[in-house]
Amino acid sequence: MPIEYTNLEKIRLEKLERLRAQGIDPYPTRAQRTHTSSEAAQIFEKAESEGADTNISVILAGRIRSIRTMGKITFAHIEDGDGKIQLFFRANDIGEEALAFFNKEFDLGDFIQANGELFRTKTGELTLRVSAYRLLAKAITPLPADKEEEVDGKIVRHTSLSDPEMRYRQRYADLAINPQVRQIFRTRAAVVRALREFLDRNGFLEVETPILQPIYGGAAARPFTTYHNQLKQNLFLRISFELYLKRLLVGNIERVYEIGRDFRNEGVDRTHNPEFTQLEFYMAYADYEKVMTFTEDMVVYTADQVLGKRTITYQNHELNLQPPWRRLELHQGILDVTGIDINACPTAESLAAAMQAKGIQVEPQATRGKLIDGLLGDYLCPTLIQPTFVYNYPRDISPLAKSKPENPSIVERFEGYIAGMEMCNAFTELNDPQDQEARFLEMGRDYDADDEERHPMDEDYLRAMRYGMPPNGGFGMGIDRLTMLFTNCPNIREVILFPHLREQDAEA
RNA sequence: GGGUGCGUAGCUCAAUGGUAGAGCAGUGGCCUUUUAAGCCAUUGGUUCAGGGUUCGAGCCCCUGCGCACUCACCA
Repeated sequence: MPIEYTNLEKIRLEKLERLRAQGIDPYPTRAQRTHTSSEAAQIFEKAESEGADTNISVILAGRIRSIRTMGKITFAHIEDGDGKIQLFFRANDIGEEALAFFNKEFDLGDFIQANGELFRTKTGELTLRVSAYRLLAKAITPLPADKEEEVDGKIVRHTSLSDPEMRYRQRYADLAINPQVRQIFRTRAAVVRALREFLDRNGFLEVETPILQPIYGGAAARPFTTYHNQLKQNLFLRISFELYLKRLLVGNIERVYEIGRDFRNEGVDRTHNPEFTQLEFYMAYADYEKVMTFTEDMVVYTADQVLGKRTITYQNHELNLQPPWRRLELHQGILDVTGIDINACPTAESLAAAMQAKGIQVEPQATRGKLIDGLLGDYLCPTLIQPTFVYNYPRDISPLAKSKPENPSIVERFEGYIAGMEMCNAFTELNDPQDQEARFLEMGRDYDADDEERHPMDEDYLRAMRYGMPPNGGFGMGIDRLTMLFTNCPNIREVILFPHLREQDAEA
């Protein structure tokens, strides 16, 4: 199908053709730049403060973001990776012809290279007095009109690209005109860098494990399925890294982590994207108590590195990450918010009855664990604004976690909540192969043979465990959600460059 | 999957069932240190798609598509 150009694009295509007719390549192969905008500002201000010669020649390059023509002079702002800087074109400097050429053929969005000397205008703005310029890349499609002014030091946006659908579908345009969006992804990168640093310094080995897996596991989620043609093999996109990383503990790698993508074939909402970035680590000889304090240290380290402080403003909340975080036993937390004592309800039937007595709707065939999980999600979660570890979970919703020695129906598991969001999930890992096999079998009984959530038995994982797995603590955390906290974003899509969107109907 | 809302110019948005408009961007003109530069003139529309009601639909009805919020689902 041929491209249908808008009127605005057709005008720019005409400019492009005129350039070519004059022998000017609108997309030259080489570019030159001596300074970025902020580097230029630095050397100029340094010269100013030292009383040195400020007639500094530089070559700048960037995208044209504004043009103001005033007869025989023209002002423009270009934006590069560091920021914006003003260009000043004057007929006296470059000749009337070169000025007219710029005014006629250059548009907002074009990339330009400009030589000249730095100076300050009457209003004090650092500016490049252009002596020569060159087109680096012509923009055919206009970026959304976008103007801003400074009022009392605050940037006021007048119009901008704000439709979320277009922002996500055309993230390049969003990034090009919304600097605060670029900042989100710098922060995201800084978060990942800090986590890596922290784990590396603590003796962890970073690894990569299969994304395409013949058997999926390690979490309760529906997988995406795919197929290898030559091997004639069904494969799943991983839903967690857990079972592979723990095999590495069997292989005498005592501290191991992976940062990567998980895929879950489930609902999409403000805290769920079908593919998301997960950090998992496993630490030999640690239990969940130790993992809790380690988690606090890791998150605080990240906050120190990325934000330089340990308090976060998130939506309407002031969050304090300073350890120790609140520790709340799941049983106590549910009792506090619902008045239901889950310990007094040892069966699904008795718990369902207690819930119904409180006017809580109960899904008919839910297991006791699922009922408890429901109470946690619906009633306890929303109250957990400041960082809180909820600990000690029912065994039947935690098949990979180790039971408490004194109470086999409870496992040593915790989840970390901040701002009502589940941030992480961790436990003292089960390392008894016979218990693990029993758990897999137990879990299998809760599902019909064709239930999509039914998990296949991972025999190889059991075999690995039979070779001996050191006692260890394991941990998983959603990097996207952590980034939401650090960037004050209410929606996971804001922190994912290309979030999943429904396919637009391609020629129905 | 359910509910609610939204979809109009390149962007942001208006428009009692009665001639589809504004700001920015664009185009032409004036203007040699501007700051959302200003002034004058001007171009630009399959009103998401398809059906229906009506003398007449951007607006009312139906279907579909997409997005947002929300509920459900999500060890």
